[in-house]
Amino acid sequence: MNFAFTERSDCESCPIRHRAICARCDDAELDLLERTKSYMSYEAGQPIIWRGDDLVHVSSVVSGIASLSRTLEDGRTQMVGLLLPSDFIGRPGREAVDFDVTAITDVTLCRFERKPFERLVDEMPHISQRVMEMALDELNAAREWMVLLGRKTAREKIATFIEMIVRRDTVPLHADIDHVLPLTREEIANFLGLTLETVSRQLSVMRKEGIIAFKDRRSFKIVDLEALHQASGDDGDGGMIV
Amino acid sequence: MNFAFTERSDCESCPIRHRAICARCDDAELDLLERTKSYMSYEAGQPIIWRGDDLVHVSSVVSGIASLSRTLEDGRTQMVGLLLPSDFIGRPGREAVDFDVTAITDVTLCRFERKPFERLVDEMPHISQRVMEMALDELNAAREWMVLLGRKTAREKIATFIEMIVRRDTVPLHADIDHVLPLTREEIANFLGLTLETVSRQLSVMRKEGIIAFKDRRSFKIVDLEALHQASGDDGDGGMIV
DNA sequence: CGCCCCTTTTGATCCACATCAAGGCGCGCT
DNA sequence: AGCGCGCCTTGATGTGGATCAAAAGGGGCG
Repeated sequence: MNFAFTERSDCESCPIRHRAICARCDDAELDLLERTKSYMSYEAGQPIIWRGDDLVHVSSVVSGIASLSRTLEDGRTQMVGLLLPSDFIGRPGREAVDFDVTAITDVTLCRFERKPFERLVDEMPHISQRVMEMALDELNAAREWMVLLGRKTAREKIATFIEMIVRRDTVPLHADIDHVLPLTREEIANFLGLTLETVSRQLSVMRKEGIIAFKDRRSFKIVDLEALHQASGDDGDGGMIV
Repeated sequence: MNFAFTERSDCESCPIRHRAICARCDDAELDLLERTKSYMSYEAGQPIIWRGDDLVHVSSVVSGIASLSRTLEDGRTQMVGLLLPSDFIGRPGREAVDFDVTAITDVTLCRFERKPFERLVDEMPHISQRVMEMALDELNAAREWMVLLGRKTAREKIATFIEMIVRRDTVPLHADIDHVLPLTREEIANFLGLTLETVSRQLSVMRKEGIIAFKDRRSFKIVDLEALHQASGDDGDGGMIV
């Protein structure tokens, strides 16, 4: 947000320079990308691409948050991913998008036309390596989320979600920071496979139990990190039951 | 299955030659792979790798079916993927596995030691291209499954699952073929985020409704393909509501 | 053939979460 | 200040699927 998006912004000073698909690129490669990129912004709530749309551009999220979701005929919606700065939208070698992409906050994308981009990818292993790495990470995250959707209780889902948020913006390890829910209750519900009422109720329960404390509807602190983790159902990592 | 797994089987005659990670390799590249590969077999029910295990080998499923799953401390299990012939196990650039891999039927793998394999991948774009493509396909499938787990009813889940099975072994378009459920009721339940009782009940319902007909517990025919698709909840593809 | 074991079906009951419904709070706009 | 509108909370009720329980196929094996 505190990054000036002039049409010809320098990749060097880009906030996602070291995490996005260009992370491994050297200066020469960056030049090539810089020549074909363009920025595009969307206001909160705006659709970015609809399922089935022609995939004219592929892009990286530079700032803001977008969602990847699917809506069934009768309106039931499931979010299948959150797109944060450095995340990639679109896939090389595919003509259309399979999910809806929507701006949740104001969003700025760094875009490339797909066709020329595909050629670049073929020529620049530094990009394809990074795209593959990111795809594999996403795949892992998606599978982790499948466990949540298929087997966790409402309470566990909420706890896991909050832990995710907290882990995201915890740079200095578990300091007593204020965190912000980037989503409305309804969006959280669509992310967790719940209703907004259940989300609200479970948040209230955890507040009353003294696990979290809200400053307002969106921002909160962790009061009892241990209890939060306990509630998430994630443990038994390595098993260690002998 | 009708493929002789001598230690030095010829890649040329391999049943997954044109779909696995080696799909795009030329003869020279195939030679290189052939030199380092080895076969490994597992009996139905045997674990192949446990979550957290050192990822010594990466492999492709040559024959049989394996599952990728996660079990929570209290025993709740969610399958996050089915591994069919040509599917890949393990990921380059990661030390450990994040899910349990289990042989569902007898399984034969074509294995490579991870370290040397990673070097190969770096040198052979034909492999990394294919690995990326397969990872992106998996990612799409995983997200599709997230919609099922998060938002579909038991009936829709079952219908979607059966459609998947049918689509798998339908080469001649919707002929009146016998299909086989490759999983027990419990495994289906773990795949769909249900209990085995619910799976059994929903299958009974669809049988009574004349949508499917069972020859025995595992093999069945589709009686009413249209109704099956109707029940899956998958539609509104392009939307077209104007 | 008969027994045991495992998978599956079916029935009865329960409960977590959905659904339906009614306010409450904060914010922008006039 | 007062109003309207989104978002959120909380309460009352309903229900789909889980859980508990029992019995019905098979299939392998002595």
